[in-house]
This record gives sequence, structure tokens and C-alpha cells, in this order.
Amino acid sequence: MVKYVVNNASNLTMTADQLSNIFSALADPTRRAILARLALGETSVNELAAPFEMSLPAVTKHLKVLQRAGLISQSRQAQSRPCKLEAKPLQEVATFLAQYQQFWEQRLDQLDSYLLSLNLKENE
Amino acid sequence: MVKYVVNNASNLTMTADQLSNIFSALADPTRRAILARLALGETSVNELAAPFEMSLPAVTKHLKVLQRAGLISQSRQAQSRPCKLEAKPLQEVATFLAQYQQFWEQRLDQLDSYLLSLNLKENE
DNA sequence: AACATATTTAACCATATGGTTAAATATGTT
DNA sequence: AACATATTTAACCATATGGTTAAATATGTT
Repeated sequence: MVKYVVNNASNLTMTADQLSNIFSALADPTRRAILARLALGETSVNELAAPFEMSLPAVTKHLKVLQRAGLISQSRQAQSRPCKLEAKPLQEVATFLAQYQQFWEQRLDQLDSYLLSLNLKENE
Repeated sequence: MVKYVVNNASNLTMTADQLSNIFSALADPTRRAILARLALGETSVNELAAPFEMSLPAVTKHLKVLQRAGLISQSRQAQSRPCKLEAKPLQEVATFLAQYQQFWEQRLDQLDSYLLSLNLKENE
């Protein structure tokens, strides 16, 4: 009987694998909105927080989650800590998706040929 | 001051938006392993559970999460409830990623031209 | 009907997550 | 030095998540 080793972290405070961190980070709408803002360009925590009806510490926590996933980085500019979107984790998601791309493209193809067959019948 | 409405669910038991459900479902390595197995074809809960060192009810719960995200569907075949991978949510992830694809492709391009410039210098 | 097989549900538990307010820290300005 | 601005940390809280074991349910076989 084969057992998959699903997570190789050996210590008890299990550090989730990177892909899990990335997907967890993306699983929150506030964080996705923050990323969408950052796609427009680097900006401060205050400006990132402004649109949301939550406290600044809550936003800081979201940024920590995004940082743990490698999705953003922060620098220093006077008192401000501007945040920047980082591309690499998104590429990892793309790589993950690629495993399945064939699968769902195939299914689309099946749909295509089904629609095509309907079409052919119509024109008979 | 603009406030984003990040989640439009009005009742207190907030039903997270679909994209959040999908990313949450993908954020667990056991569930990603289950999806990987299902990419090979439909199979029973027992067979899905076999490789993991956890109880069957734990696997059932993971399947529930995958189902809530629309990533799998279950049918009935005698006592068995075979699971099948569903493509649509993965397409939604792809759509989400597409928003950023330009961003990270651009960054790769920048790396490319940097490497190219190094190359040119080398050949001077 | 009784038993077997496949799966789910219920009740429970420990830890993670996403929020809060109050206080602390880092940097810049007067 | 004192104050202002930007952000983070600490302590706390309610709910979600991912696991457990025991019992229930659905279907098939004898």
C-alpha cells in the first residue's frame, strides 16, 4: 500500500509548504483586493488600508500573510513601508494549474465537438 | 474616500465568494493530492483515502470542501460514491491569474533583457 | 432478515484565522 | 527634546479548520 508523504515538515510547528501558503493567501477577498491594487504599482500600507472597513492592524496582518506567501515585499521610505507585488508565487500557481490545463482544455474540446455535432445536425 | 465592497454576502453566516472557496480548497496538500489522483480518472472515496494516514471521515471532510468549491462531483455506483474532477473552478483560477499574467510576464521580460544586456557586454 | 461494504454524520477537540483595541516602535519635523 | 506620522506588536476574542472516534445510513449479498 502506497502512502503519499503530503508534507515533509518534520517538526511539530508544521511549516505548510509554499504552495499551500500561496493558496491560503489568495483565499481571502481583502487580500486579493490588496494584490489588485498593488498590480497598479507600489504603495503605502495606509493607502492600501484606506478602502477597507477594518482597522490598520487587521490590514498589517493581511500583509504579513501575503508576505509569508512571497506575494508582496516591503521596503522603507521615511515612515512609510511601501508594498510591492511579487510575481514568483503567481508563476507557481500557473505551474500548478498547467498540470490540469490539459484536463480542462480537453473538457472544453469535448464541449466544442458536442456543440459542433449539434451544429452539423442542424444543418443536415 | 472609496470603500471597496469586498464581499457582498448580506447575511451573518457569510457565504464566502466562490473564488475564495476555490483557493481555500486548493490551500491544503491533502486536497491537492486528491485532485492529482482524480486527474487520472474517477475513483471511489476508499481508494482516494488509501494513501493518506488519516481516518476516512477526515477524507470525507476534504471531499466536502472540494465539492463546495465545485472542484469535484460525486455520483453513486452501488455502495460506492465515485468522485470526479470538475474543470470549471480551475478555469476560474486561470482567469484570476490572467489578470496578473501580463505583470509577471513583464517582469520575466525585464529579466530577459537584463540577461541579454549581460550577454552583450560579455561579447564586447 | 442478517450481514458486509462503502461512506457519512455527530460530537468533540486543538490550533489557525481574522478581527478588535491599546500600546509600542521607527522615522521625520519643529 | 517634543510632537507627528506611519506602521507594527501584544493581548484578546469568536469562529473556522482539520483532525479524532463512535454511530448512523445506503446499498448489495446470502
